[in-house]
Amino acid sequence: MDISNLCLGALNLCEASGYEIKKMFESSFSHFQAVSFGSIYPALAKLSEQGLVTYREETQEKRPTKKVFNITDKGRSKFLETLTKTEPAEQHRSDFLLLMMFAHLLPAERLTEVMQTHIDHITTELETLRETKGEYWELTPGMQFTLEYGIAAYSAVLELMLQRRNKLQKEIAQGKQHGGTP
Amino acid sequence: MDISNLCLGALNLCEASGYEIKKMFESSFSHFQAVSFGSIYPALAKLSEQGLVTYREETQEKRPTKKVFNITDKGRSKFLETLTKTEPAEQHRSDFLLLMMFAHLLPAERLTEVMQTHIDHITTELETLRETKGEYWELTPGMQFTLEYGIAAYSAVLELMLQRRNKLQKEIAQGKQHGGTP
DNA sequence: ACATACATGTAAATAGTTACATGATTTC
DNA sequence: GAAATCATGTAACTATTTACATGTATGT
Repeated sequence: MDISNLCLGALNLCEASGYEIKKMFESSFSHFQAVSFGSIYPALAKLSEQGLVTYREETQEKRPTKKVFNITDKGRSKFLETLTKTEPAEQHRSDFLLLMMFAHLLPAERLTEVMQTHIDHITTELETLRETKGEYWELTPGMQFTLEYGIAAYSAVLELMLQRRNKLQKEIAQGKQHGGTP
Repeated sequence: MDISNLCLGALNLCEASGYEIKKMFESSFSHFQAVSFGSIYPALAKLSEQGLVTYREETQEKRPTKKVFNITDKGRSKFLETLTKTEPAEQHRSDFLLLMMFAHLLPAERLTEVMQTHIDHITTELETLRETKGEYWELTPGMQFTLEYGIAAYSAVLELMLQRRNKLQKEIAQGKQHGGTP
């Protein structure tokens, strides 16, 4: 699924501007989907050309004018088709785990710092997920599920990290004393 | 961290061919890092040009000739520098969770299928992670940690899915009966 | 007979990121 | 006075994926 279809999905829930779509994913669904202006605005422009969305310009007091997008029937049926065709693929790339792979090459303070940064990151993400409530868009049961999914995963790895942190550092210190495998 | 540095890291553990580097990540570390031939071979060629790795051609009986790469001192120091500079960033994109967000739009059988596919996928990944042992390359404490990290995360979400599966389907069925929020 | 493992490589296409440009308003 | 929020957009760049090309050996 690309950013175009993500926009269609968001607009299927309720009308919104590009800025609002980005905010929605950034605040509550960033644990499984990144969004940036550089991808969202061109996507909406293309969708508009293809007649899958329409928009009106809404002038606001003391705020810049915004384009409020609405999904069309054509857009809706295209999105439903995408939902039946998309395979539930996963892709995860973690520089944190890549660094951890080579933990034995890191200076002790650097390893501590890397782990602490990640712990802080997960803690923040967990708070965000726990606090998420529906706003102008309604929280569907499926969205609720994705939040719980994120909470389950993050809680588990946070617990692991707090448990294993010291053990790992000791293992590495010992490995360095003995000088590794000959 | 890009594929070039990933290759340097792998070669810092032990000499290997491009094919072997790919196999290593594919089999045991695919839960946080994807690798493909199309990225690995050009990366190794560039590293060789830059003098960060060397290689010898090893002719084999009944197997194609392979290029066995070794990291140079220059490569090693470049990799260590990368390790101190790389930020522990995370990025996850899940078409599974994206589909789940719109679970209420999916036909019941399709939802069941999507969830089952994902459960199967996680189950397979868990088996792989649990079975991973060091081969020609040694399992560092850090690698062991990344395996446990994956096991913790996958176990938690698998449990959640088995628990929540029926509940979610009921919630959606009810939502459809009532006709959503007015 | 067909697929998979072994082994290397290229080239086009894609998709997305990053940085830039602009500008009012509000909060610290 | 600086930074963040609101709001839209472009363009260059980068990294990677996908598909193709080639060929032997082994397993089902």
